Amino acid sequence: MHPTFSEFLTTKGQLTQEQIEIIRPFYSLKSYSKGETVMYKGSICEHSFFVEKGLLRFYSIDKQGKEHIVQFAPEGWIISDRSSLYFNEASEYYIDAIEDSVVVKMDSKLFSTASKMNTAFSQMNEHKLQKHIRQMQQRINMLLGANASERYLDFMATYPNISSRIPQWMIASYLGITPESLSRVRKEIVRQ
Amino acid sequence: MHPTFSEFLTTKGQLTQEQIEIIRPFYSLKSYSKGETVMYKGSICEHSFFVEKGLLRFYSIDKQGKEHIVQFAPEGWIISDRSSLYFNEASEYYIDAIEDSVVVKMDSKLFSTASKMNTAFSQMNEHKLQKHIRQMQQRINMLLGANASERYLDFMATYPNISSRIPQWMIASYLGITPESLSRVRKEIVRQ
DNA sequence: ACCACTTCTTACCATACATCAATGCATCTT
DNA sequence: AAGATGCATTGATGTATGGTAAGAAGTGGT
Repeated sequence: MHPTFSEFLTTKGQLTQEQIEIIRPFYSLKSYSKGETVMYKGSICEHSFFVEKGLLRFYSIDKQGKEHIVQFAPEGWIISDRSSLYFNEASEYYIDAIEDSVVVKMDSKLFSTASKMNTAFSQMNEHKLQKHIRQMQQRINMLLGANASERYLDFMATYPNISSRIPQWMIASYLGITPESLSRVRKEIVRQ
Repeated sequence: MHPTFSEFLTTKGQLTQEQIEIIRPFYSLKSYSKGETVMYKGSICEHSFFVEKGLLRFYSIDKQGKEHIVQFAPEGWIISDRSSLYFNEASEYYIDAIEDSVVVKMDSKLFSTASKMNTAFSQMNEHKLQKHIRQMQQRINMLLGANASERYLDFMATYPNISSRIPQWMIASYLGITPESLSRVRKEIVRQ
């Protein structure tokens, strides 16, 4: 199901062994324990993180100190602050580990180098980018149009495999509601 | 301030006259009158639209028939459904003209051809894409964290030049609140 | 100039969700 | 085993925003 990093390079990116050798200096394996922060607000994001094992979250904290989860990243996903990475700006977001996780920390040179060498890799990248855009657009649309219960059902449909690994208060944060409201919504859904 | 389409090609995209000749078959000028629909839900988006004059909006309609405006596009902006364009899927969105508008209807071949010929054009494109992503991420963050009044003030700060050209019920739709609520919010802000 | 239509505002009430506080229930710590 | 900690649930109450309806003000068509 989830590609490993090696499969990501060879199968999805179609890199040859020689090409992989070339980009070898641009990535390294890292472990994070549950709750540990991978990237801090205020820092400039210089890496993308491929999740080999575990689960990360990407979130902001508003002036009232409330967390808002923008995205989850389970095995096989890549997470980063694209804006901070591209524009060299301080990030507004945090990334941390929901579970003990193993990630591949990739320098942006990995992408530029591999994309130059290999068209398939470049196309895969474009594909991922477009999927990201589509997902964000759907998210905006849902936040504009759906109520708490609709959002929850949509979330469960979209992430059936990982929802059980995420504490409910984080799901609530992703949906833009309080944990209490989520609890009531769940209760109401079960009742039917 | 706003680049014309010609400036977009020559100044921002740095295309030569010869290169512009080559992509000439891939665009055409179109006029739309106020209220006219440029792209329908259910159609596959095959074009991007550069706004030469006027103002467009990009929106969805939910099951209850309510409109949700995802994006505005005044002069100098490009609007399209990137997902539908890239994945060749039926679009979930509509585009229509808020004012009488003149737009350049661009075939996707314009971008692929120009990007191949000219690195600067390709980079400008990438830059636009990244800005789009950043804006969507901020939007998600705001919908998760800010109340009606904060959203309105943010909108006014972000689009000071065009806000007077947009009916308030559309601004409300963009903010994810009702026109009545927006009216109350405005009243409250003035009172202070 | 008139009428129809849309937009904006205001008032009143309804409702969804938030907040606060108490309790239950695991899991972890020692 | 006992206490501490973190998370989920529940009830009581508060608040922001929605819904409905009416009127005012502006806009457009003929």
